[in-house]
Amino acid sequence: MLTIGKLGKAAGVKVPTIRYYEQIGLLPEAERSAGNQRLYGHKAQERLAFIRHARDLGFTLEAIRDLLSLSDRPDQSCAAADAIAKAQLAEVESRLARLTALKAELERMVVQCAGGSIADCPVIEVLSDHSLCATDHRHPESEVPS
Amino acid sequence: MLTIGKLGKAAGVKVPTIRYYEQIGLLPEAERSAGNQRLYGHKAQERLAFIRHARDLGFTLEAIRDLLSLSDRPDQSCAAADAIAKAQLAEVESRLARLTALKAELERMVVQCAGGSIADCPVIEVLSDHSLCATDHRHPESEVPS
DNA sequence: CTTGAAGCTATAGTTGCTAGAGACATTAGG
DNA sequence: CCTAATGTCTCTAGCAACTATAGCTTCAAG
Ligand SMILES: [Zn+2]
Ligand SMILES: [Zn+2]
Ligand SMILES: [Zn+2]
Ligand SMILES: [Zn+2]
Repeated sequence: MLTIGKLGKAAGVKVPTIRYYEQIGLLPEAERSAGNQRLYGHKAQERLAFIRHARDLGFTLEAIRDLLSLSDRPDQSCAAADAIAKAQLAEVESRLARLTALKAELERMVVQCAGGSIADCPVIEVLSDHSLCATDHRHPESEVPS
Repeated sequence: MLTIGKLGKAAGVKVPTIRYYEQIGLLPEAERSAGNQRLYGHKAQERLAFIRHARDLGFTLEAIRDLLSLSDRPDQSCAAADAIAKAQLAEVESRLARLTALKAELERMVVQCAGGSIADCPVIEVLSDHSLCATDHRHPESEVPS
């Protein structure tokens, strides 16, 4: 049995984050020692590692909640899990597209600046006027159907 | 003089957002009509367009605050503004790198799944065990959706 | 036995908005 | 001119996903 600190170190998750996950029901309530401290076994360790890895891959806590409850029913079809992963891939691809456009505009800005005064700085100029941009980088309203 | 609604439409910013910007001091307190409604002139319109564009390029409100106060002193050197833009470019590049790795892992996951049961699903398997990943996509920093 | 690290609960703060309630102002139609 | 429909006002609370603080208690090492 691990204390919360050891568990956190083992999984690469900060202690308050573990307590937060318990609070929102992503982790079950931990067993307690005689002195009321949380104790974790192997199962909790695996569950936390799963959460951590999914967070690292950009899944939201809501998606992780669904993935966890799916993984608790191993004999069912994995279609729902795959759909969540595909939605996450689509989300990542759309962010990637947007960031690529942003990078291009920011590069244009900083390259054009010759280091003069603010009045002539292309950085300030471009920020004041989107029509000076080469691409349409504006924030799209993203929606994810369920 | 524009009312807050017209200004919002003109700049592509929602009304509560404009009030929020005023509240945090990013926009100056607006003039008021006889009936206590906010009224905006050309200068406010430009300032809001600047903010909107910088937000679209991913700058934080803190960075925008600095950029705005720099642009109010046109005869000074633009070095500070350029530094902010360069930092933003670096931030975007680092997010881009991370998202590229994420995309690769997510693609591997969804491609490998043949559509069986959860017990054999590569999606769940990979999420349970980072050593099945091809890249080291982990990064304790900066998972901020833009 | 004492000290310092680690744990506990509870609350509030972060970023950049967005949503609601309930009241007042303005505008268009009849 | 009256009314109904918007628009605007202030204020408060909520969203994700934590992080930080305060003021305790418990545990492990020396
Ligand atoms: Zn410059
Ligand atoms: Zn632009
Ligand atoms: Zn599958
Ligand atoms: Zn991995």
